[in-house]
Amino acid sequence: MNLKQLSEHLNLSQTTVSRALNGYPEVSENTRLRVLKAAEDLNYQPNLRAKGLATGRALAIGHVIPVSNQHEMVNPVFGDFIAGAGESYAREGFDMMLKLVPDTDETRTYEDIRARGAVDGIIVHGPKINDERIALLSRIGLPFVVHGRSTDVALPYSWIDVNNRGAFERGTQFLVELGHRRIALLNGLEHMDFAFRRRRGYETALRNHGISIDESLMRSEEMTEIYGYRAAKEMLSQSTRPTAFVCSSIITAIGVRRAIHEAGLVLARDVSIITHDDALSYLENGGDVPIFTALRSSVRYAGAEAADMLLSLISVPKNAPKTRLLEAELIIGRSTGPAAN
Amino acid sequence: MNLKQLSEHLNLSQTTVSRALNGYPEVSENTRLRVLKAAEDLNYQPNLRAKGLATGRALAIGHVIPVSNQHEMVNPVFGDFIAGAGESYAREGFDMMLKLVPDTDETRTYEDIRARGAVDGIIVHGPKINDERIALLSRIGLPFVVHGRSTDVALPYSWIDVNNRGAFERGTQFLVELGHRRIALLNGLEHMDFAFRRRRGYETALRNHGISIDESLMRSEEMTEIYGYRAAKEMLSQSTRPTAFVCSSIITAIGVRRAIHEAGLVLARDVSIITHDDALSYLENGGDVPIFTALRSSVRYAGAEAADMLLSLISVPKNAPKTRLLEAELIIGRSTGPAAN
DNA sequence: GGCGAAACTCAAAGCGCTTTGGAAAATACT
DNA sequence: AGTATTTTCCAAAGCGCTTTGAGTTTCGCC
Repeated sequence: MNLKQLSEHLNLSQTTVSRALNGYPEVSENTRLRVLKAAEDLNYQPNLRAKGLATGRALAIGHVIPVSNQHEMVNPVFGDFIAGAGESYAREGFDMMLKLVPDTDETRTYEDIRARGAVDGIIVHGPKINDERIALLSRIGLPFVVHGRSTDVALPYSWIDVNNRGAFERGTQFLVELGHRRIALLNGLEHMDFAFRRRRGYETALRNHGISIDESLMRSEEMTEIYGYRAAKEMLSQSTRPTAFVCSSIITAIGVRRAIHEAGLVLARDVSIITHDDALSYLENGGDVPIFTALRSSVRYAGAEAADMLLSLISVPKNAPKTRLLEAELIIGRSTGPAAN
Repeated sequence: MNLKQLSEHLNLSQTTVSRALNGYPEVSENTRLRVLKAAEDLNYQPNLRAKGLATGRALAIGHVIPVSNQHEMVNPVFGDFIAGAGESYAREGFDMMLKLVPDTDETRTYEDIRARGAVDGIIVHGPKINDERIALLSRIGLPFVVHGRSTDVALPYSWIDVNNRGAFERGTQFLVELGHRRIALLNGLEHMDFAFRRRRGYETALRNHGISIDESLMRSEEMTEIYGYRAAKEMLSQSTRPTAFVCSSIITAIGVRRAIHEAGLVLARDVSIITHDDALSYLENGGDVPIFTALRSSVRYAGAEAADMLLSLISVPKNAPKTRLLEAELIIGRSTGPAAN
């Protein structure tokens, strides 16, 4: 069933039917109703490709996920982010396009996306420090919103981010106030902007309290469970072991907890953990009292906000870039306690 | 830069340029090279919508994720599945389209997808027992591959699945052979086909060894960490507590481990865990000796295979449905030991 | 040199939609 | 009634590509 058939069926021109369907005022209410009813009955759906070709819009949003060649993995927060964004897209009739690109030929990819015209805008995931994609996208004029920010990028651009620096400063300070002095940082990959900021927050808090920064207590890796486990295991076996860990992901925190148990230590009593918590749906840090003391910020919410931001950017292209800084909530759970000694 | 401009630039007709670009034989090698070079230099990319309209193909695959209204969550295996599939798509020049649909109006959604013509085929995620989507998709003639199977569906259809029943039978038997008699099952939602099969496998193993099936040792829920924790906590507090747990997800298993610890028990010595392991990249069940004894099957591999299957189905439409049953590997980790008493 | 076949190239139609520029019909105004 | 407006509808062009059907060159061969 296409427009032509539908219009023949109704004894109307394609023009009129199209207008009736798309809510243009040049058609009487009677005919509009008649058309709508027929479309419903005959289960007519406009062909998206044809519509896109005619209007120059794709009615689709692209999500470009950088896949690091070394550790071929998709960030686990992605599912929740998408779930948030998906609702907004569905509401506005947009489709969601996914593109996993090896972080080697990113530049090329974005140009291709633009040229092929398959999307009206994109969400940029996993921004690095001084991420060149931002300048590229601005140049080629494809609307975009960054999930995160990019330190050292001077151009204005749209983003939504958590206050990573502030959160980690606050979390670290919380530990310091509990008496901890040897505080380890298990960060994500520090060429990623979020991890870089978190480190700065951590260092700031230490400095503010006159605690010297000890490189041997800092790690930066892909945030897996096993990373948390191995790093913690190693650190805990040192003569002067840390009394607390700051983790960049609840998954890493779980690994740390495993190492603590294995070392015969007790969480919160002997060793404390504070972690960033993206509020992932299947790793709810909940119950009456949260498992982990955490800096919580819903990535799902961020997804929804990013989507809305991008859609509004697309509908009014000349709008100035929008930005949105979310604050992480410090929630006290059962993984922290006063420093042991 | 579009075809017209490119052809004018080359002093050739659009026909010739198009043929040169798409590898048709009617164009001399010289002109083809000339065209290819120019396209490269001018960074020409054909407009996907126009191409799709002309060819009737969308060059895109849809992934339809059912989002249960109750627990608005995206299955965590999804990221890894996508990562596997994405590579195949990229290789063949296909895009990946994501659609999250509330499991209420699924039928409608698939018809719309078909009518709008935005994809050439779809991957069906999360099949339920007797899933009506399969009949629907067969009827409307949209190529599809199911990730999983659907018990009670009589029609032939293409799928790729793990031998869930066999895996859980084997895993449960493994525990029985270690002397366990009170074995709990923390399953996924049992209207989902995979969970239903796992339960059958579990029950078969018990029956084979003359162990009666105890409903109070069985749970069926969304596979979160907190579910594992709560269920295990409750069961472990019973007078005759289980000595082993069979889990449907490594995330749930982590919750069970937490409950075991909290109860002052020791994993493997007092209580054993065996779990299904999708080999999620950020929850690697690895190290020299795996943490959990597990039934492992890479969901990433399944994604890649599903994608290849679907692409071949699309390229040769009259092909009979393909099916592929993957066997899960039983890997022995540090979460199982002989029954305590 | 002339002929048929092979190699190469092109103009134009068509994919299904939107939208421009009018025309026809209905209504309002003098 | 006659004109000016408004309302309602339509034919046709155009979005950027593929593909049909046909035309023009070139080549091989007697």
